[in-house]
Amino acid sequence: MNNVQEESLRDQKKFRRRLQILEIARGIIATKGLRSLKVRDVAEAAGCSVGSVYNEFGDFDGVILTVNRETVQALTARLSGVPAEDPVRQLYGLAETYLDFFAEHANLLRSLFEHRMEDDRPYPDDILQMVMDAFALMHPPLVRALPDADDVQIALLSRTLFSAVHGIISLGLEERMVAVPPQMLRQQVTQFLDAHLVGLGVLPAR
Amino acid sequence: MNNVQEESLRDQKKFRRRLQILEIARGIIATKGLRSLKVRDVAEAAGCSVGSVYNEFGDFDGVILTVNRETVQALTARLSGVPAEDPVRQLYGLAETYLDFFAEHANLLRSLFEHRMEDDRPYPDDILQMVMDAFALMHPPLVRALPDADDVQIALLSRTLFSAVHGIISLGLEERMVAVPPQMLRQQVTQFLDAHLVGLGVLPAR
DNA sequence: GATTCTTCTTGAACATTGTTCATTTTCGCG
DNA sequence: CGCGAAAATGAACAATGTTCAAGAAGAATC
Repeated sequence: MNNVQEESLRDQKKFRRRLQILEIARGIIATKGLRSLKVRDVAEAAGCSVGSVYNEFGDFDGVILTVNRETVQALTARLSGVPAEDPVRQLYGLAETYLDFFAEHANLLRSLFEHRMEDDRPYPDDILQMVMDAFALMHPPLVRALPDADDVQIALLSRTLFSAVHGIISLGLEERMVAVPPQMLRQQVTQFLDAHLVGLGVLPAR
Repeated sequence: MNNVQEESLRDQKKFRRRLQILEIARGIIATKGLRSLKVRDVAEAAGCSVGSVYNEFGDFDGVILTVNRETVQALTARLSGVPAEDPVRQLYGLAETYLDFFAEHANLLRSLFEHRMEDDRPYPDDILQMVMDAFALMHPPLVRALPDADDVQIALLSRTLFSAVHGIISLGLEERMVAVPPQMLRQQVTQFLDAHLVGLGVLPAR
C-alpha cells in the first residue's frame, strides 16, 4: 500500500471522467431539473458507457448525491464570504446571499432539498450535516447581536431563522407558483429580517 | 344532452373506482412516500387494470396531482377551522394547526410541494391558486392586528409569514435531517411568531 | 328481450430508464 | 513482451410508465 500520489495514467483518466460526469449531470439538473436527468444522457454526453457511471458512483443516486454535496459546499463557500464586521449587517448579508445563490441555482437547490432516496435508504449523513452547518452560519452573528442569550437558544434560533428565510425564498422563487419579482423578493426578505430583529431586540423599534 | 344527474350504473362504478384509486394512492404516498407510488401497485390494490387508471386520470401525474389537490383542500379546511375571535390568537392557531397537519401528513405535503412535472409541463394553476389561498388565510387576522397598514403590504406580509412558518416546519420535520423533537418544534414556531409579532408592533416588547 | 351502438375495461405489447455482469480492453509491472 | 489486475463496455435484464386493439359491459332503440 503506497499512500504517495501515484498520478498514474489510469487514475488521471478516472478522475477526469468523474469530474466530467458530475459537470454534465449538474448542467442537466440546473437547466432542465432533476427529473430530466437520465443515465444514458449523462453517459453519452460524457463519452462513456452507462456501466462506467455505475462503476464510478455505485448507482444513479450516487451521481445526484455527489452533485448535491458539491452544491452545499458551493453554498457554504458563498455564505462564508459574507463580511463579519457588523453582526446585524452579516445577518442581512447571509439572507441576501442565500437569495442570490438560490436564484442563480434554483434547480440545484431543489435537487438538494427535494431529492428522496428509494425505499427507506437513509440520506447521507455528511450532506445533512453540511446543510445544518450552512444554516448554522447565522450562529456567530446572532451570538454577537444577543450577548446575553443562552448559547443553546441561539443555536435553535439560528436554525429557525435560516429555515424561515429558506421558506420565504424557496416558495418565492417557485416559478410553479405565481412568481414573485426578484426585486420584490429581496425586499420581502429584508423586511422580514427587519421585523424579526426588532422583535428580538437587536434593532430598535421604528 | 341531459343535465340531470342520471346516476347511471356506469357512472356509479366509475365514480366508486375513482375514489378507490385515489384512496389507495394517497395511502401509499402517505406511508411510503411519493417515490414508492407505482401504477401497477395502485391498479392491483384497486382491483383493476393499469389501463383503467390511465383512462380515469390521463397519466400517472394525474393521480398524483389529484391527491395533491385534495391535500390542499383538506389543509384549507383545517386552517379554516381556526377560531377568529382574537386575531393574534388566530395567527398562532394557524401556525400550530399547520404544524399539526404537516406532522400528521408529512409525506402528502411533501408530495404537494416537491412534485415536479415531466419536461416543462406547467403545474396545474388551480392547485397553485389553492396553495396561495391557504397561505392567504393569515391575511384577515393581520388586517385586524395592523389596522393602519396598507392592504397590499399585508397581502405580501401574509405570504411572507406563512412561507417562513412553512420553512421552519418543513425543515424541522425533515426526518432526513437531525430530527427536531415535535414539542421543541412547536415551541420554535411559537417563539418565532412571538418575536415577529413584537417586531411588527402587534405585541408589546418583553 | 333482442339488437345495435357507445363506452369502458382489459392486459399484452411497447417505451423508457435504472441496473447488472460476462466479456473485452486497458494499464501497470516485472 | 507477457501476465495479471483493474476498468470499460454494452448487451441483456428489470422495473415501471404508456398505449391500444380487442373484448366486455352497459345504454339505447326497436
